[in-house]
Amino acid sequence: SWLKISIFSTRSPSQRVSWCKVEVTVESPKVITVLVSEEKMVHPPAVVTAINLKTIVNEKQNISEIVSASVLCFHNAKIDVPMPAPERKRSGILSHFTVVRNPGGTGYPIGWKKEVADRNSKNSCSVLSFENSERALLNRFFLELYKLDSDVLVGHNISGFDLDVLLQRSQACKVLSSMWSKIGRLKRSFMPKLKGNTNFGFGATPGLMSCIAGRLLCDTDLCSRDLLKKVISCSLTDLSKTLLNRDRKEISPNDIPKLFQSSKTLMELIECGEIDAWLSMEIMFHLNVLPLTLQLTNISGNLWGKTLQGARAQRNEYYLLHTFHSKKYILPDKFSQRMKDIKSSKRRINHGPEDQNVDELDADLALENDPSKGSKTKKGPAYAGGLVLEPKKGLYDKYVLLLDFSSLYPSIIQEYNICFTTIPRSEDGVPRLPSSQTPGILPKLMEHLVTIRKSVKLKMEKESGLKHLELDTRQEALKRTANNMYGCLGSSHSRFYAMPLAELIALQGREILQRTVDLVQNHLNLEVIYGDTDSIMIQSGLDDIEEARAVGAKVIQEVNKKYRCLKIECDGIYKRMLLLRKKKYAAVKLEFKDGKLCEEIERKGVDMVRRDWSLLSKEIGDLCLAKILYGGSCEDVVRAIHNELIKIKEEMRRGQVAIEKYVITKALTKPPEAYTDSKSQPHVQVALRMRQRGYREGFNAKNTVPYIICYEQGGASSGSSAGIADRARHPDEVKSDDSRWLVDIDYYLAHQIYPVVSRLCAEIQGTSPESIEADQPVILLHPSCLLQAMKKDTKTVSRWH
DNA sequence: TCCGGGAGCGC
DNA sequence: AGGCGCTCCCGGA
Repeated sequence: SWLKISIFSTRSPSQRVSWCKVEVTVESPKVITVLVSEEKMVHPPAVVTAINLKTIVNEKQNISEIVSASVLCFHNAKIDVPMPAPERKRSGILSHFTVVRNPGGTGYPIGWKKEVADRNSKNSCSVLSFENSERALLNRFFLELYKLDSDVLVGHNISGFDLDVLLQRSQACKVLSSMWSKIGRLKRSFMPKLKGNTNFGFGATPGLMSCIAGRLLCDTDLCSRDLLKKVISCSLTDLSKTLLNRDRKEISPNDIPKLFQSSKTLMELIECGEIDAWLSMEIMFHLNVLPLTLQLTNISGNLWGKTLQGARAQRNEYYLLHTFHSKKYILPDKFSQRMKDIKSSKRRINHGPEDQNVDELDADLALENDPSKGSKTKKGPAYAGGLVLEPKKGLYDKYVLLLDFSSLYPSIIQEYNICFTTIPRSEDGVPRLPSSQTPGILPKLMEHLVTIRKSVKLKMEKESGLKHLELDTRQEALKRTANNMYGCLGSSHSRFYAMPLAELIALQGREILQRTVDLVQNHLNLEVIYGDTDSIMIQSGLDDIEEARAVGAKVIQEVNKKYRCLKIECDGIYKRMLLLRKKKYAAVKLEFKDGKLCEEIERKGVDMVRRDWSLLSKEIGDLCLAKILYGGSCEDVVRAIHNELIKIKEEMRRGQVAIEKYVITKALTKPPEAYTDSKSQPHVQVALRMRQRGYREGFNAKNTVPYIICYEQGGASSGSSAGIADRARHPDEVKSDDSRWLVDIDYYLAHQIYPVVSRLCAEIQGTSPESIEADQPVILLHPSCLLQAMKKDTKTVSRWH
């Protein structure tokens, strides 16, 4: 939004505290008003700059030193609407710059000076420069950054790496504060504490964030992890491939010194930095990060910069603060856990334990510190959550109806008027539902969100192009805000922590689901085969889709007439469905899109959707699934699967399977050194070894680590005598030394393929009793037989190229 | 064999 | 610094 500042005084250049072009002083915040957005008012274009550093590792001190720094600047980005690639190309103004220095200090390759001069003259401005020290590089870099005056800094893992390195090196190289503080908009004299323990060893510390005051930070690594939950790896290389379909060249820090030997290779290094900056910016635009976070921020009234860093809980907090404040409520102060401890002990000393207030406070504290309640330690759940029905496992080949309550928890808050203002604080147990009919703040706020979202969606349908995209972003943000509320009520760190409310909401959810099941089974005489939290699946027993839809419509009608706000809907119809376990199923789903019936395979929870299985097992799993879901008779399916297994086994033995397919991926939840049981975790072992070899990027907390289970040729620890973790190798290790490390095919057969296939097939035989008579196929898929097919084989060993 | 700790899902 | 429910795998008692 635009701000209107009515009374202000300007400052002389010498008095300025910032690097901004204009600086004014106001007497009171009251002279600043937010202008109500009007249709014609356009948002100012933003200057977005992507940053990428290339670094080498100083082994002695175990730190990263900068050899090259690239910036790529997009001068007129729109912040309110998505900018698809064609739009960016049409209206974009791009500029780029790289500064480089030779880490060996041995000068530059022959012809380099001319090469640089040619480049600069060709672009008719300075796009490339070289310096003789890291300090000079940093000075030049900050100067270029200052000239751009960016609103947004973008980078892949910029908050965890580039920003930290820039400031650490500035400190180490004694770069003047008048230079390094140009990375932000505020003039600084002293470097803040860069290291802090408030960020869990991850992301930018408060000190770092204070350095870029006045600019927004968009870390595409963090953003993509937040927005793309299902993506296997959020490394720049993998995202470039999945999102942009571009191959990225990776350069290991160890190889960088070599690249300074010729002009050609040095230019490649520089281009790599510029391309990385570009990729990061492309990912930002692709994910629509700026418009989405802007919308979320406009709804909640928190800081945009915080939204960019995730901060879901804070968004919720600010939204509630604004709402309660506007209704003239006074809210309690927020205390950190530490503050609570201090206050509590002080009061105890001052007033003695008999003080009633203290008892209350202590009770709160005791509740939070009690591990059995799980509020503080992440041990166990603090209260009961959603209801999951026991699945009636099997393969269903008649239409199955999938019904679910839309936005169950937000609707429950409205339906039962659940709020801080309607439910009295009670000592223990789940509180009772309020009898009051006067809507509380929370229900009203939910209704408000629903109403706005409806109107936005309505408006959206009438618009097209960019306006349509903007409104779509907004309605998505409104939904997220509503769904966020329940989770934050149950979070002990939240300012509005209210476990009794969260507990009550969840309890209502369980009862609603159970009531729905009872209604469907007992009164409508239909069979519910599964359900989870807010959904039920009904076996229609029908072959005709129109009849099935009619049954669905009837159920929806019967359920919905029992509620005021709650609404059950048909989310789809399954033509064929394999129900394996709780939270694990797959189906051929039918959906109506633009009036046309679409068919697609939906997979939930099965091994193939998990990142901790190799591509090999996932592909075989999908193959089997397709046979099961599209296949004909039971014996045909079983035989087809069996043949596939034999085929793939032969291909593996012959070395015809690409090595990439053996890669297993696991995420580090903490820095690799922090694991106490590292010796039993393959990915941790791999990360530790790679870090020791100088690879820093990609082996930190929250990174995903790829590995292959191998055995060492001629090694003493043959086969399974060594632990799995010891035999895990990074794909690069296997590729670079393929005579030493061989893929352990037996491991993959027994531990990657067999379990996946056998789980998928477990229900096949039981489902169609009539086909059991043809006992041959059943034998083929019997576990012992599968194992036979997978495991026992001639002990041939193949090499991988 | 049983039991727990982590991953990583579903909702 | 959102919640709980539910497989799975693995290692150790």
